[in-house]
Amino acid sequence: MRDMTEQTGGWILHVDLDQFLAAVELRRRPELVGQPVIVGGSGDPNEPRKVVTCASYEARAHGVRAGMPLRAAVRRCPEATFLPSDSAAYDAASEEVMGLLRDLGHPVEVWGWDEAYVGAQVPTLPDAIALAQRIRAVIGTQTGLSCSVGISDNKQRAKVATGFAKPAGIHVLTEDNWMATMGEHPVSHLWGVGPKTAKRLATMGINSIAELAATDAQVLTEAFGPTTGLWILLLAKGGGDSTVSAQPWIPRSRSHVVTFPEDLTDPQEMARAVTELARRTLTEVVEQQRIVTRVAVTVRTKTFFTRTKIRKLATPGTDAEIIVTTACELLSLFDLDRPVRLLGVRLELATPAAATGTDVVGAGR
DNA sequence: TCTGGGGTCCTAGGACCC
DNA sequence: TCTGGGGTCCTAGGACCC
Repeated sequence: MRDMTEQTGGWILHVDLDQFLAAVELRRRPELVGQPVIVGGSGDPNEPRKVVTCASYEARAHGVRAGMPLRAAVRRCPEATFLPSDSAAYDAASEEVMGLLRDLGHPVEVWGWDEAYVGAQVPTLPDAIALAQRIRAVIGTQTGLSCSVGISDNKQRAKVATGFAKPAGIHVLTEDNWMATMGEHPVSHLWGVGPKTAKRLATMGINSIAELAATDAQVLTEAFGPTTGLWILLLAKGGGDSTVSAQPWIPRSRSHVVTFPEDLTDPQEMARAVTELARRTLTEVVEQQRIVTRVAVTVRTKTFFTRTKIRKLATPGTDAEIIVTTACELLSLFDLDRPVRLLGVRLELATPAAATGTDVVGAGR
């Protein structure tokens, strides 16, 4: 009998919901379909220090992107409808979709609100494509949401394939067409190679994925360390992690940050903010029946200079007094004579006692 | 138009012990 | 007293992703 919770090898489908947050909003506001919609902040485009969380395709056509300040978005697209972010609605819609995916009987590894990997337990590529078509049809008819599906034999390549599938399509990337498709693309198009790594590679004369794939392993391990060096080489060759696990994800940490509408200058106000963040975060940790091992405090000043201090608790626990005091002590280790725009508290969590049964095996990173 | 919020993982280097 | 090296724990910082 096949194990429906886990898979190594076979076809992997990467399912990615199209313009997810905007799509959830459009579903309950059908009169806005076809118009630019921008989700973020409280829905007021003039709110300072708030950014776009998701822009509909019509808004993207005006150059609006996730992460862009709302005030910039309204300049680019003044006719857009601005909507507040409604995380409860997105949680519910995401659960709907993930539930439908699980009902198909293959292992589903959820990656955030709007993405999942499905370990397609089917023998041939045409079967995998048929499954992708079925997924698109089921999600579309049952939820009214559109998704795109990338197909490959590992997660990273399937994820890249989805980029070609979007919007509302299916795309297959395999060993056979990987280098022909991606060889001339910049290394930054690999999932896991960001701007910094791309820049360092450029100084080494490596710009394209084909060039990275042809680089000597030792050159990369000397520059990036043994793990990262070999990993980006594998990615360039089209390789990746081929494990799909349906085991629920166990978070390693829980955090909250606040960016203040106006910079804080009073250390007592900062301490009050850190106290509130610590209490709120701890409440959630306790709800999840987890134990705190380390407390971290982040400070970002007016100039965007950002630093974190972290301390291990003498004994892991959930005592509010200890955790708040630790957070405030960490805060006091910073020079607080510069205006502060952001404060954050992160609680790192103990690994729960190992559950019975098998754990993830396979070619994970 | 100054730059959100929530995460994960890797590496480097100091301290300390044997 | 000097020297070498290995191993572990801890914090800081960087990088990346959605």
